[in-house]
Amino acid sequence: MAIQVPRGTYDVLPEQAAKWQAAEETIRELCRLYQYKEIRTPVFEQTELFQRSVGDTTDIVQKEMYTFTDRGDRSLTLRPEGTASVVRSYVENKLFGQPDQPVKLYYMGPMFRYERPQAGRTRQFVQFGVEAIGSKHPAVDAEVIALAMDVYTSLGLEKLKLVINSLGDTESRNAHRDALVTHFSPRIDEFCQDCQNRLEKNPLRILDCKVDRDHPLMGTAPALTAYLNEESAQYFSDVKQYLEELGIPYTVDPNLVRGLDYYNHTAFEIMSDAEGFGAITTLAGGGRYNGLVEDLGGPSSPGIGFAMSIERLLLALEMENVDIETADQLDVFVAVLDEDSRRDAFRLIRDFRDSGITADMDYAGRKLKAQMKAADRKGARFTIVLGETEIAEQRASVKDMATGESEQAAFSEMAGVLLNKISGEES
RNA sequence: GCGAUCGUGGCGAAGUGGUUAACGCACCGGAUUGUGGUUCCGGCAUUCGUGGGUUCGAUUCCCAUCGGUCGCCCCA
Repeated sequence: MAIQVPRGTYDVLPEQAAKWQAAEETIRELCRLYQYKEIRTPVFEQTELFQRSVGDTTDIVQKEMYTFTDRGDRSLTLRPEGTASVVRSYVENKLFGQPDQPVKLYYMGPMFRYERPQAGRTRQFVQFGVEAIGSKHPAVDAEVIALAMDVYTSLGLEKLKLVINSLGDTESRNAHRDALVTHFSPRIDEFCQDCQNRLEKNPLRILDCKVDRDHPLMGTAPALTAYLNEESAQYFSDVKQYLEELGIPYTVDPNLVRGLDYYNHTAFEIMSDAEGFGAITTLAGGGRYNGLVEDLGGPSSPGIGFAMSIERLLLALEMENVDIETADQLDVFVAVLDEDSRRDAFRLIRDFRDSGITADMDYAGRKLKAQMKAADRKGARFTIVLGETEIAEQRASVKDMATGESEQAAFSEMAGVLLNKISGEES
């Protein structure tokens, strides 16, 4: 049995890779416009980094990490997300000392989570993410959200839903949490097993339960918004105003909770509304993490960011039937009749390539007819056939595959002739 | 971690407890000694994910295992 890719991983084959490149280009260009600079951090980190930032009680840390011990007995983990690494680097490299704050960073690369693969979820996946660290201005929250939305809209997606919420500061958050526990505790045994676990881990999640949706305690549960202190409420309302300033439509979902411990204040998710999407519709998620930099040994620097999955982005494009530009046209194919002409052909295609013309030839030793077929299949605009006559005269005819017409040209002028034809076509 | 479902050539897809495993697409060759997309002809799975069991005999029945797909949990 041949060796296969590890479970939950996959190969991106050329046809698909072209789409990845197109998406990546759009993303990098938007980051340039927004002035976010790329940062590249290692794919694995000390396990402790994630335990301390993402949180010991989260699903990610409890059951999804690819953790291993290296030969020096160090516990390392393939990164399950990007924020922890970026913040670690911000602290380690003392980026907080840079004159320009907030420091605006973006990253794009593979992340790893040990989970059962399904539609839109794999064990290795690629995330593009952004972090703005060093400012607690609500406009930064809005900018980060705007950038995420821009990625989708500029690639042509329309069926999007932006959901936001405020988790409040630590004080508000804890007050609400306590209120929830007191509310549900007395009758928690009437709830599903998941909710019983949630009471300890993340009581807010109970509100989001589908099983116990109709339980009487649900309707009377304390709302997070009621527990936001004045400062937190003001901050949330400012963020919303900035979003409105940009004309970005959003829905407030008081039950939106993010799965990582470091979030506070603004939390948001962007989901796809496209039909036929699988059970997983979240394209991107993010939020503010004031306090994380401090937790990781830095000064008090507030931050906000998001992460989006490129896989899900591509999936959404597919669901909405959006074709992204992946043009890679073959300009000329050179067919050969014998081994002697192959030498001239070989030199000729080098000339072409030097002139910026995409060129290819037959390496399968096929008959002329089969080579013509191949040229057609590859979508070549022009085909040149080389045989005894052409070698002797050092000239050949250039056949236009669309019209079937051909025109003679000397080898030495061939590249120029082709360039003319190609630029003529494009105008 | 739990559940459902599937696994036949490069791809799609039929099939049956019993000597040659349909068909379509793709591919290769020929009809047409040097010019493509049509047509016709021919070629293309000692083999039905892997291992074991039942049986005189298994691709087809049973078990295990691996993998795909989808869902739950949770997320990107």
